[in-house]
Amino acid sequence: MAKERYNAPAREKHWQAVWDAHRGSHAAGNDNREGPKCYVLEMFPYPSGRIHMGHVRNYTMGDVFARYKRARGFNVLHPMGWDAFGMPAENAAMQNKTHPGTWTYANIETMKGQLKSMGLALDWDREIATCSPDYYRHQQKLFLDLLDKGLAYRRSAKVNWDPVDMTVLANEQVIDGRGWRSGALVEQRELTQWFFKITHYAEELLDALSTLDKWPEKVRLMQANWIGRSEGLLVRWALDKATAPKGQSELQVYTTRPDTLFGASFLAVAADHPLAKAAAEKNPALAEFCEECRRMGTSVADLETAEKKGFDTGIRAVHPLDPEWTLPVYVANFVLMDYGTGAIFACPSGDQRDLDFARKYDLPVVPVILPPGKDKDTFEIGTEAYDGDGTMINSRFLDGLDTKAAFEDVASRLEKAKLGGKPVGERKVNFRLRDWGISRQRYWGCPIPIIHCETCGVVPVPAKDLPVRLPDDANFDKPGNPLERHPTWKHVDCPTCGSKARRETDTMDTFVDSSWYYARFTNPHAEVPLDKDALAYWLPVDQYIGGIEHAILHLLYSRFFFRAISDAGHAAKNLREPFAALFTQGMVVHESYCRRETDGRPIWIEPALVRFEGDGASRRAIHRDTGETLEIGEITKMSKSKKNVVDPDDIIAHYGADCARWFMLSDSPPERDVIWTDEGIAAAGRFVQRVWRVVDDLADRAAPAGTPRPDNFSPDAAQLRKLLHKTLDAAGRNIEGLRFNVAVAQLYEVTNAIQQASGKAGDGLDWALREAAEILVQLIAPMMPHLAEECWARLGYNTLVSNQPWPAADPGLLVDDTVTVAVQVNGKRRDELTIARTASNEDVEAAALQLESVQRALDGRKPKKVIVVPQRIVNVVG
RNA sequence: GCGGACGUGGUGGAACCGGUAGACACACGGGACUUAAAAUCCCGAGACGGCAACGUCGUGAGGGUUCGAGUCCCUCCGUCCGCACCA
Repeated sequence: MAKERYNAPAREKHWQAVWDAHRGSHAAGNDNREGPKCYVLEMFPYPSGRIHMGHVRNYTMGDVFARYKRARGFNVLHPMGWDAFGMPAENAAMQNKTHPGTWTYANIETMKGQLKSMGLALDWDREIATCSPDYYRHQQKLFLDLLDKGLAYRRSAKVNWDPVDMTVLANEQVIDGRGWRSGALVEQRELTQWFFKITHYAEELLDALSTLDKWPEKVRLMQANWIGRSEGLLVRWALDKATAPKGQSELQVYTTRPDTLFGASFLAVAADHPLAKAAAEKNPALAEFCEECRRMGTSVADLETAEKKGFDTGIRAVHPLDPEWTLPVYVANFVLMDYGTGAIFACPSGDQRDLDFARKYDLPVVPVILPPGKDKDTFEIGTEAYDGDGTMINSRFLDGLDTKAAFEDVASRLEKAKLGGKPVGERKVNFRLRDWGISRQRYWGCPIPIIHCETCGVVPVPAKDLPVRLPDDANFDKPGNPLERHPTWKHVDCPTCGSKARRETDTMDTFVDSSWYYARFTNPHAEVPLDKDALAYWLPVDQYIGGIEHAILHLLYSRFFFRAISDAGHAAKNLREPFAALFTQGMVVHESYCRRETDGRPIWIEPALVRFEGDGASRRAIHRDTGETLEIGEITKMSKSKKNVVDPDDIIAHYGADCARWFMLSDSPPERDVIWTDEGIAAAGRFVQRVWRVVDDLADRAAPAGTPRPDNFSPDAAQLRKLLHKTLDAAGRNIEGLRFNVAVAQLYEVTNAIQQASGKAGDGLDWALREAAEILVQLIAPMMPHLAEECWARLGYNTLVSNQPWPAADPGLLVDDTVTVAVQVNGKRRDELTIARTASNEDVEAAALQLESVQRALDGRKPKKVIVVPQRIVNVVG
């Protein structure tokens, strides 16, 4: 029987058309908000041009989960859209003389086609492109409402400025102090920028992390570190009048270790601190030093290796616990202006930086904390500071207290002490988190809806005038902001007084776009930014899936932004966390191949041009055309630069989407990287054919659909039924828990079993085989939906398997009458024992002791003790 | 430097709450079918010893807890990731 092979690419197109016609894979419309819901979302892509294997993996996982939940009776929302604003479109515009919008929408068309070819059950009626005025007009409204609430504001801030591209760069775009594109030395510039007040929510964002029990611990930890809460004390130090610059009488520092105050040996301020500036006015050498510190600020590499440097201002400060004691005030390059107060007191024995500094400038080092187990008389600080807890020494009235008690003692004393009528000390919780600067001097982003008027100042664009649209006729010939140099766009009349004014030409950081798209998806056609009823039903996202690279920025911004817009009245205030469960999937990696230039530089060769000889240690890569032996490089993330990419289109055209999906789910746990191999995809392809063969074969051989269940099953048939029902139960739980690789292994197992059984005969076997085939098809349906439809039809149904409810496992088949338990002697496995599941411990013990292998292992000794763990193990101790 | 994760056959990995380590897949070896190949099907396989039954060893290394440890605890080694002058 020369059966035809399953022609995946052709049949997949067929079933996609059928689904489109039935709208079978659809979330319910906006009106249907009945029953339990499940909102499944994968991080939407940037429309860079084509999808890559990373997308295939990400969207397959979400699709399997969404299809499974739908079969389980949930009302599923599974939308898709485009993170469509951003720099690449503008760069492309410069290079190809095409408008960023043209480029972006062309990419969206291509990628949408690719996603459709994957057979994803997405609700395309909800498609969002963030670059569309239909989307960004609502974002502008949200901005205005945040402004109204005081959650958006403008201030002057330092930015990384690329003088060639004439744009602000994000920190990660500055490499070794140079712009990543232009290679120009990046300058620190003071610019007036728009900010979102994320720090207002610092405490809440940190505290609420503990409620996100379906997020990876790793991500929660990263966010907690990023927010960086610390408890400390603000301490005001009086400046010695004789040495202080005019108008300066005190210096406020922030410390988390007031207990070490008696170990203080100097104070230090940042180069931009007002006191440094005041002191520099009359001290050119100091002014020069401050200038040097500022220049150094840009380069990350410099920062890491920079030596601690300082400059004595000549100012002296009075110790808050001893009016007789004055300390020098330095300007130091390692003190940050934007953390705490930009000024510190230094305790060299307790802080490595302070110690390095003290050693360099020969300042006193007094140990004040005695580590546990050390001797007070011999303890010394050498080249390493001790920043742990211990017992206070050399600290007058604090001596003998532990670190915590000393902290409390000093804090309460300083709270009571007064300087110029105000308390010297004030307890203060500090955060590392800074406000979110959202201004970008670029064209392809959401315009900030603000008008600057000479008389009225900063004027919000009235809501009726939204959206503020990007002009279509911008010019991309030169670097810099096309909005700024557009001849007419920025010139408008002030909405308040009517006089000549100009538009804000900055656009928003694209992270703003992605901070609320998941909420907009719940009703993307609403006339207001967010439809509260839709939000109340659909949010939070029940399963969010994306890359770990967004662990902090996107996910923290979204958590903030959703709270902010809720507080501005756009969502119910009890809804705080947008993503109930988060899953971070691993990358798709691939071997890389190269030959070397004479100078050792690698020339990367694409996998399609490589063939292999030998295996194991003698495996060699050979260039198909030239025959030369190539170097086998690292297994790394697929990237254009290493040419180790495999195009999903090629795979889908050759093997079909189901095969690609199956491979992406196989083998590797989803949170880990998966290695793309030709053997792996070929194995998946073989399985696709095998499933088709098995089902095709059984469709003729097994009992017809709807045959009543027979009363008797042969042992083979009974065994097959047990395995299938157990797998049905287990695989369902594994899909639920996103352990796709385990579910895949179980499906291989049942397929093997069905194949074995189909060669046999016996009572009820034909019926059991049909049941097995149907369960198999339903189990693979979320993963390989096209193949499943094909098989379902072959089994005689004219319904869609994607519309079938998840089959129910027969509870009676999930437990066995007999169990096999391992028998150990002194912890070593010696035998196994098959016995009735309900056998008493005594019976099990007796049966175990009678085993010949046990007797032999005991070697005549009497068993001292027998441990029986029901249905698992017997351990004879002798 | 700080924080975190991980380490299991030739390879990717499985192993629920501490209870038969190596499921499933890849690669490999043998066989069937074939003029031949592909495809497919069957068998083998952690290492060492043995014809075999079986025995010994075995989850990065060393120690500990336990009747029993891949799993828990301590020390060390290695790999990867995040943060990095945050006072």
